[in-house]
Amino acid sequence: MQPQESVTESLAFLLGKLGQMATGRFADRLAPLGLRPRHCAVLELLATAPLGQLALAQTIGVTPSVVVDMLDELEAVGALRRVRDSTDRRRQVVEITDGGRALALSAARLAKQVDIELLRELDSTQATAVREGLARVAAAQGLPVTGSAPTRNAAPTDPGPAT
Amino acid sequence: MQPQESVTESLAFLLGKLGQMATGRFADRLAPLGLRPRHCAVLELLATAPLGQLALAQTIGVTPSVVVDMLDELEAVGALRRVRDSTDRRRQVVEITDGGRALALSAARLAKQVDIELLRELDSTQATAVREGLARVAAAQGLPVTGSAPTRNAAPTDPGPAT
DNA sequence: TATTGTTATACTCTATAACTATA
DNA sequence: TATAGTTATAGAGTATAACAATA
Repeated sequence: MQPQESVTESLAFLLGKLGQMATGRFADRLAPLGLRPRHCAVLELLATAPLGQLALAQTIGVTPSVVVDMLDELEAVGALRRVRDSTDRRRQVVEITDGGRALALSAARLAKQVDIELLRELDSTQATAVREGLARVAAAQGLPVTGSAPTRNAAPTDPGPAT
Repeated sequence: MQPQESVTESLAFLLGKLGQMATGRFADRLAPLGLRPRHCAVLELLATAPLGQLALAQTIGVTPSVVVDMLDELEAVGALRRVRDSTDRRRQVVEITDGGRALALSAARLAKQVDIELLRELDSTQATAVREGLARVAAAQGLPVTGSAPTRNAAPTDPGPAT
Protein backbone atom coordinates (compact mmCIF):
# COMPACT_ATOMS: atom_id res chain seq x y z
CA MET A 1 0.00 0.00 0.00
CA GLN A 2 2.95 2.31 0.57
CA PRO A 3 5.39 0.90 -1.91
CA GLN A 4 7.95 3.68 -1.62
CA GLU A 5 11.20 3.22 0.20
CA SER A 6 12.27 6.81 0.09
CA VAL A 7 11.24 9.99 1.81
CA THR A 8 10.94 11.85 -1.46
CA GLU A 9 8.37 9.42 -2.71
CA SER A 10 6.32 9.54 0.47
CA LEU A 11 2.96 11.21 0.59
CA ALA A 12 4.11 13.32 3.52
CA PHE A 13 6.95 14.79 1.52
CA LEU A 14 4.99 15.08 -1.70
CA LEU A 15 2.18 16.94 0.01
CA GLY A 16 4.69 19.39 1.36
CA LYS A 17 6.11 20.11 -2.07
CA LEU A 18 2.76 20.34 -3.75
CA GLY A 19 1.38 22.52 -1.01
CA GLN A 20 4.21 24.98 -1.42
CA MET A 21 3.78 25.04 -5.14
CA ALA A 22 0.00 25.33 -5.10
CA THR A 23 0.04 28.06 -2.48
CA GLY A 24 2.63 29.98 -4.45
CA ARG A 25 0.59 29.77 -7.62
CA PHE A 26 -2.55 30.86 -5.89
CA ALA A 27 -0.75 33.71 -4.13
CA ASP A 28 0.47 35.01 -7.48
CA ARG A 29 -3.05 35.10 -8.84
CA LEU A 30 -4.39 36.69 -5.72
CA ALA A 31 -1.76 39.42 -5.47
CA PRO A 32 -3.47 41.83 -7.88
CA LEU A 33 -6.50 41.79 -5.61
CA GLY A 34 -4.38 42.77 -2.63
CA LEU A 35 -5.10 39.42 -1.03
CA ARG A 36 -3.07 36.45 0.07
CA PRO A 37 -4.31 32.90 0.41
CA ARG A 38 -4.78 32.99 4.15
CA HIS A 39 -7.10 36.00 3.83
CA CYS A 40 -9.58 33.93 1.91
CA ALA A 41 -10.43 31.73 4.84
CA VAL A 42 -11.28 34.80 6.88
CA LEU A 43 -13.48 36.28 4.21
CA GLU A 44 -15.34 33.06 3.60
CA LEU A 45 -15.87 32.51 7.27
CA LEU A 46 -17.21 36.03 7.75
CA ALA A 47 -19.44 35.69 4.72
CA THR A 48 -21.58 33.40 6.86
CA ALA A 49 -21.77 35.51 9.98
CA PRO A 50 -19.94 38.29 11.82
CA LEU A 51 -17.53 37.03 14.45
CA GLY A 52 -15.31 38.23 17.26
CA GLN A 53 -11.59 38.07 16.67
CA LEU A 54 -10.81 35.28 19.10
CA ALA A 55 -13.60 33.12 17.78
CA LEU A 56 -12.26 33.78 14.34
CA ALA A 57 -8.74 32.81 15.32
CA GLN A 58 -9.94 29.63 16.91
CA THR A 59 -12.11 28.64 13.98
CA ILE A 60 -9.48 29.00 11.32
CA GLY A 61 -6.79 27.62 13.58
CA VAL A 62 -4.32 30.47 13.85
CA THR A 63 -3.05 32.46 16.78
CA PRO A 64 -4.84 35.72 17.68
CA SER A 65 -1.92 37.96 16.80
CA VAL A 66 -2.00 36.60 13.27
CA VAL A 67 -5.66 37.47 13.06
CA VAL A 68 -4.87 41.04 14.00
CA ASP A 69 -2.48 41.31 11.08
CA MET A 70 -4.84 39.71 8.61
CA LEU A 71 -7.71 41.92 9.69
CA ASP A 72 -5.56 45.01 9.42
CA GLU A 73 -4.74 44.08 5.86
CA LEU A 74 -8.29 43.17 4.95
CA GLU A 75 -9.61 46.34 6.51
CA ALA A 76 -7.09 48.34 4.50
CA VAL A 77 -8.57 46.87 1.34
CA GLY A 78 -12.07 47.68 2.56
CA ALA A 79 -13.05 44.04 2.73
CA LEU A 80 -14.34 44.21 6.28
CA ARG A 81 -14.84 46.42 9.30
CA ARG A 82 -14.35 45.96 13.00
CA VAL A 83 -17.30 47.06 15.07
CA ARG A 84 -16.88 47.61 18.79
CA ASP A 85 -19.36 45.52 20.75
CA SER A 86 -21.47 47.93 22.82
CA THR A 87 -22.32 45.19 25.33
CA ASP A 88 -18.73 44.14 25.94
CA ARG A 89 -16.45 46.95 24.91
CA ARG A 90 -13.43 44.67 24.79
CA ARG A 91 -14.82 42.79 21.84
CA GLN A 92 -14.75 43.78 18.24
CA VAL A 93 -17.17 42.11 15.92
CA VAL A 94 -15.79 41.69 12.46
CA GLU A 95 -18.19 42.17 9.59
CA ILE A 96 -17.56 41.58 5.94
CA THR A 97 -18.40 44.37 3.49
CA ASP A 98 -19.93 44.14 0.06
CA GLY A 99 -16.47 44.72 -1.30
CA GLY A 100 -15.25 41.85 0.80
CA ARG A 101 -17.90 39.55 -0.62
CA ALA A 102 -16.92 40.57 -4.11
CA LEU A 103 -13.27 39.83 -3.32
CA ALA A 104 -14.17 36.45 -1.91
CA LEU A 105 -16.01 35.65 -5.10
CA SER A 106 -13.11 36.71 -7.29
CA ALA A 107 -10.74 34.70 -5.15
CA ALA A 108 -12.92 31.63 -5.49
CA ARG A 109 -12.81 31.99 -9.26
CA LEU A 110 -9.04 32.25 -9.22
CA ALA A 111 -8.76 29.21 -6.99
CA LYS A 112 -10.91 27.29 -9.41
CA GLN A 113 -8.64 28.30 -12.27
CA VAL A 114 -5.57 27.14 -10.37
CA ASP A 115 -7.30 23.86 -9.65
CA ILE A 116 -7.95 23.30 -13.30
CA GLU A 117 -4.31 23.89 -14.09
CA LEU A 118 -3.15 21.60 -11.32
CA LEU A 119 -5.43 18.83 -12.49
CA ARG A 120 -4.66 19.32 -16.15
CA GLU A 121 -3.20 15.87 -16.64
CA LEU A 122 -5.84 13.95 -14.71
CA ASP A 123 -9.08 12.64 -16.10
CA SER A 124 -12.19 13.50 -14.18
CA THR A 125 -12.25 10.19 -12.35
CA GLN A 126 -8.74 10.66 -11.09
CA ALA A 127 -9.37 14.29 -10.24
CA THR A 128 -12.39 13.39 -8.18
CA ALA A 129 -10.50 10.62 -6.43
CA VAL A 130 -7.74 13.03 -5.47
CA ARG A 131 -10.17 15.67 -4.29
CA GLU A 132 -12.23 13.31 -2.23
CA GLY A 133 -9.27 11.43 -0.90
CA LEU A 134 -7.56 14.58 0.28
CA ALA A 135 -10.72 15.97 1.78
CA ARG A 136 -11.04 12.78 3.73
CA VAL A 137 -7.45 12.95 4.89
CA ALA A 138 -7.96 16.53 6.01
CA ALA A 139 -11.08 15.59 7.92
CA ALA A 140 -9.42 12.59 9.54
CA GLN A 141 -6.48 14.73 10.65
CA GLY A 142 -8.79 17.30 12.19
CA LEU A 143 -7.85 20.23 10.02
CA PRO A 144 -10.06 23.25 10.59
CA VAL A 145 -12.90 23.03 8.08
CA THR A 146 -12.06 26.41 6.73
CA GLY A 147 -8.93 28.44 7.24
CA SER A 148 -5.21 27.86 7.16
CA ALA A 149 -3.65 24.96 8.94
CA PRO A 150 -2.05 25.15 12.34
CA THR A 151 1.67 24.83 11.85
CA ARG A 152 2.43 22.28 14.47
CA ASN A 153 0.93 21.20 17.79
CA ALA A 154 -2.26 23.16 18.47
CA ALA A 155 -5.19 20.83 19.13
CA PRO A 156 -7.92 22.98 17.62
CA THR A 157 -10.54 20.41 18.48
CA ASP A 158 -9.90 20.85 22.17
CA PRO A 159 -9.14 24.45 22.99
CA GLY A 160 -9.79 23.60 26.62
CA PRO A 161 -12.21 25.27 29.01
CA ALA A 162 -11.22 28.74 27.84
CA THR A 163 -13.92 31.13 26.68
CA MET B 1 -15.27 18.30 -12.06
CA GLN B 2 -14.51 21.18 -9.71
CA PRO B 3 -17.78 21.46 -7.88
CA GLN B 4 -16.58 23.86 -5.19
CA GLU B 5 -17.50 27.51 -5.16
CA SER B 6 -15.19 28.50 -2.37
CA VAL B 7 -11.47 28.95 -2.00
CA THR B 8 -11.35 26.84 1.10
CA GLU B 9 -12.76 23.90 -0.78
CA SER B 10 -10.36 24.26 -3.66
CA LEU B 11 -7.58 21.81 -4.26
CA ALA B 12 -5.07 24.65 -4.30
CA PHE B 13 -6.02 25.72 -0.81
CA LEU B 14 -6.43 22.21 0.52
CA LEU B 15 -3.02 21.20 -0.71
CA GLY B 16 -1.54 24.17 1.11
CA LYS B 17 -3.12 23.19 4.38
CA LEU B 18 -2.32 19.52 4.07
CA GLY B 19 1.22 20.28 3.03
CA GLN B 20 1.79 22.39 6.10
CA MET B 21 0.31 19.76 8.32
CA ALA B 22 2.14 16.85 6.76
CA THR B 23 5.45 18.67 6.78
CA GLY B 24 4.98 19.60 10.42
CA ARG B 25 4.22 16.03 11.38
CA PHE B 26 7.19 14.70 9.53
CA ALA B 27 9.45 17.38 10.98
CA ASP B 28 8.42 16.36 14.48
CA ARG B 29 9.34 12.75 13.81
CA LEU B 30 12.58 13.73 12.19
CA ALA B 31 13.72 16.12 14.91
CA PRO B 32 15.23 13.44 17.19
CA LEU B 33 17.52 12.47 14.32
CA GLY B 34 18.73 16.04 13.98
CA LEU B 35 17.15 16.24 10.55
CA ARG B 36 14.48 18.33 8.93
CA PRO B 37 12.36 17.34 5.94
CA ARG B 38 14.36 19.27 3.40
CA HIS B 39 17.54 17.45 4.41
CA CYS B 40 16.10 14.19 3.23
CA ALA B 41 16.08 15.17 -0.39
CA VAL B 42 19.78 15.96 -0.18
CA LEU B 43 20.64 12.67 1.45
CA GLU B 44 18.64 10.63 -1.00
CA LEU B 45 20.12 12.43 -3.93
CA LEU B 46 23.65 11.90 -2.66
CA ALA B 47 22.93 8.27 -1.95
CA THR B 48 23.04 7.75 -5.70
CA ALA B 49 26.21 9.65 -6.46
CA PRO B 50 28.46 12.39 -5.08
CA LEU B 51 27.66 15.81 -6.46
CA GLY B 52 28.95 19.36 -6.51
CA GLN B 53 26.97 21.93 -4.58
CA LEU B 54 25.60 23.84 -7.50
CA ALA B 55 24.46 20.72 -9.26
CA LEU B 56 22.84 19.69 -6.04
CA ALA B 57 21.04 23.00 -5.68
CA GLN B 58 19.79 22.83 -9.22
CA THR B 59 18.60 19.26 -8.95
CA ILE B 60 16.54 19.71 -5.83
CA GLY B 61 15.34 23.12 -6.91
CA VAL B 62 16.66 25.42 -4.22
CA THR B 63 19.02 28.34 -4.29
CA PRO B 64 22.74 27.69 -3.66
CA SER B 65 22.84 29.58 -0.37
CA VAL B 66 20.20 27.27 1.00
CA VAL B 67 22.32 24.32 0.03
CA VAL B 68 25.21 25.74 2.01
CA ASP B 69 23.07 25.84 5.15
CA MET B 70 21.69 22.37 4.65
CA LEU B 71 25.13 20.92 4.04
CA ASP B 72 26.49 22.65 7.12
CA GLU B 73 23.79 21.04 9.18
CA LEU B 74 24.17 17.64 7.60
CA GLU B 75 27.92 17.76 7.97
CA ALA B 76 27.50 18.63 11.64
CA VAL B 77 25.53 15.43 12.07
CA GLY B 78 28.18 13.49 10.23
CA ALA B 79 25.84 12.59 7.42
CA LEU B 80 28.15 13.77 4.67
CA ARG B 81 31.48 15.36 3.90
CA ARG B 82 32.62 18.01 1.47
CA VAL B 83 35.67 17.04 -0.50
CA ARG B 84 37.65 19.68 -2.32
CA ASP B 85 38.00 18.84 -6.00
CA SER B 86 41.71 18.64 -6.77
CA THR B 87 41.13 19.34 -10.44
CA ASP B 88 39.09 22.48 -9.87
CA ARG B 89 39.80 23.79 -6.42
CA ARG B 90 36.66 25.93 -6.42
CA ARG B 91 34.45 22.89 -6.37
CA GLN B 92 33.51 20.77 -3.44
CA VAL B 93 32.16 17.34 -4.09
CA VAL B 94 29.63 16.28 -1.51
CA GLU B 95 29.72 12.64 -0.46
CA ILE B 96 27.29 10.87 1.79
CA THR B 97 28.72 8.89 4.72
CA ASP B 98 27.61 5.56 6.08
CA GLY B 99 25.98 7.48 8.89
CA GLY B 100 24.18 9.54 6.29
CA ARG B 101 22.87 6.43 4.60
CA ALA B 102 21.64 5.13 7.90
CA LEU B 103 19.90 8.44 8.59
CA ALA B 104 18.26 8.39 5.18
CA LEU B 105 16.97 4.93 5.89
CA SER B 106 15.56 5.94 9.27
CA ALA B 107 13.97 8.98 7.72
CA ALA B 108 12.34 6.87 5.05
CA ARG B 109 10.84 4.66 7.73
CA LEU B 110 9.48 7.66 9.58
CA ALA B 111 8.00 9.05 6.39
CA LYS B 112 6.30 5.76 5.78
CA GLN B 113 4.83 5.86 9.26
CA VAL B 114 3.49 9.35 8.72
CA ASP B 115 1.98 8.23 5.43
CA ILE B 116 0.16 5.43 7.14
CA GLU B 117 -1.29 7.85 9.66
CA LEU B 118 -2.30 10.30 6.98
CA LEU B 119 -4.03 7.62 4.98
CA ARG B 120 -5.64 5.97 7.97
CA GLU B 121 -9.18 6.61 6.80
CA LEU B 122 -8.69 5.61 3.19
CA ASP B 123 -8.97 2.13 1.79
CA SER B 124 -6.10 0.93 -0.32
CA THR B 125 -7.82 1.80 -3.58
CA GLN B 126 -8.35 5.37 -2.49
CA ALA B 127 -4.87 5.63 -1.07
CA THR B 128 -3.36 4.48 -4.32
CA ALA B 129 -5.53 6.86 -6.28
CA VAL B 130 -4.38 9.78 -4.15
CA ARG B 131 -0.74 8.77 -4.37
CA GLU B 132 -0.77 8.29 -8.10
CA GLY B 133 -2.90 11.32 -8.75
CA LEU B 134 -0.62 13.59 -6.78
CA ALA B 135 2.50 12.13 -8.32
CA ARG B 136 1.02 12.88 -11.69
CA VAL B 137 0.17 16.42 -10.70
CA ALA B 138 3.69 16.94 -9.43
CA ALA B 139 5.15 15.64 -12.66
CA ALA B 140 2.83 17.74 -14.79
CA GLN B 141 3.77 20.86 -12.85
CA GLY B 142 7.44 20.16 -13.29
CA LEU B 143 8.36 19.75 -9.67
CA PRO B 144 11.93 18.57 -9.18
CA VAL B 145 11.84 14.79 -9.02
CA THR B 146 13.46 14.80 -5.66
CA GLY B 147 13.94 17.71 -3.33
CA SER B 148 11.86 20.56 -1.98
CA ALA B 149 9.80 22.72 -4.26
CA PRO B 150 10.88 26.10 -5.54
CA THR B 151 8.79 28.65 -3.74
CA ARG B 152 7.73 30.75 -6.66
CA ASN B 153 9.09 31.76 -10.02
CA ALA B 154 12.69 30.53 -10.22
CA ALA B 155 13.49 28.99 -13.56
CA PRO B 156 16.54 27.07 -12.37
CA THR B 157 17.13 25.76 -15.84
CA ASP B 158 17.52 29.23 -17.28
CA PRO B 159 19.15 31.67 -14.89
CA GLY B 160 19.34 34.18 -17.71
CA PRO B 161 22.11 36.57 -18.70
CA ALA B 162 22.01 38.32 -15.30
CA THR B 163 24.96 38.74 -12.92
C1' DT C 1 -8.31 38.37 38.39
C1' DA C 2 -9.71 36.97 33.67
C1' DT C 3 -10.50 38.14 28.89
C1' DT C 4 -10.14 40.81 24.25
C1' DG C 5 -7.34 42.54 21.34
C1' DT C 6 -2.65 44.46 20.44
C1' DT C 7 2.34 44.98 20.13
C1' DA C 8 6.95 43.34 20.29
C1' DT C 9 9.79 39.72 19.37
C1' DA C 10 11.58 35.41 17.58
C1' DC C 11 12.06 31.41 14.60
C1' DT C 12 11.69 28.91 10.15
C1' DC C 13 11.95 28.75 5.28
C1' DT C 14 13.42 30.67 1.29
C1' DA C 15 15.35 34.20 -1.88
C1' DT C 16 18.68 37.98 -3.66
C1' DA C 17 22.95 40.35 -3.60
C1' DA C 18 27.54 41.09 -2.48
C1' DC C 19 31.85 38.80 -1.54
C1' DT C 20 36.06 35.14 -1.75
C1' DA C 21 38.81 32.09 -3.99
C1' DT C 22 39.72 30.08 -7.70
C1' DA C 23 39.65 29.49 -13.00
C1' DT D 1 35.78 38.02 -16.68
C1' DA D 2 33.27 33.91 -15.19
C1' DT D 3 32.29 30.27 -11.85
C1' DA D 4 31.87 27.65 -7.06
C1' DG D 5 30.78 28.43 -2.87
C1' DT D 6 29.85 31.61 1.05
C1' DT D 7 27.99 35.33 3.86
C1' DA D 8 24.78 38.92 4.87
C1' DT D 9 20.37 40.40 4.50
C1' DA D 10 15.44 40.52 3.58
C1' DG D 11 10.71 38.95 3.29
C1' DA D 12 6.69 35.88 4.15
C1' DG D 13 4.58 32.93 7.50
C1' DT D 14 3.78 31.59 11.99
C1' DA D 15 4.26 31.46 17.13
C1' DT D 16 4.93 33.13 22.15
C1' DA D 17 4.97 36.67 25.62
C1' DA D 18 4.04 41.00 27.61
C1' DC D 19 0.71 44.77 27.62
C1' DA D 20 -3.69 47.95 27.57
C1' DA D 21 -8.45 48.36 28.09
C1' DT D 22 -12.37 46.38 29.83
C1' DA D 23 -15.03 42.95 32.46
